[in-house]
Amino acid sequence: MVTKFENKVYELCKKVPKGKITSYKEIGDKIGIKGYRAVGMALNKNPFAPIVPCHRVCGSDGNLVGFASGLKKKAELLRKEGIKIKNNKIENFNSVLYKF
DNA sequence: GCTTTGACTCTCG
DNA sequence: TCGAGAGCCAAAG
Repeated sequence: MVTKFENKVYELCKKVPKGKITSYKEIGDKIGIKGYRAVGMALNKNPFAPIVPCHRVCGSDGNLVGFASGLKKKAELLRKEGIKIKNNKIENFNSVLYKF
């Protein structure tokens, strides 16, 4: 069972195009909540593992925060998408950041 | 049903 | 610039 809150998070995640990323802050702000932690929780469950690109969601400063499979894996995936990662952080964060 | 915890972010010293 | 504290939200115990 997926709550409406989680569904919103997943829908927004799917909106992020390939080669772009978003932040928990953007999602939370779009949904209309200030508890960005809840957003991370929804992604941590991620019942739609391959469908929802949860690895395209990073911190507000473009730094890689928490990932169920490990930050290293996350960095690899992002690098594959064409996003530059430097020391667990997005290099051109401002350029790849997708705003809703 | 209240308390604890967590993939967060902001502010202050 | 860095570390600590506070605020917010939802799920799990």
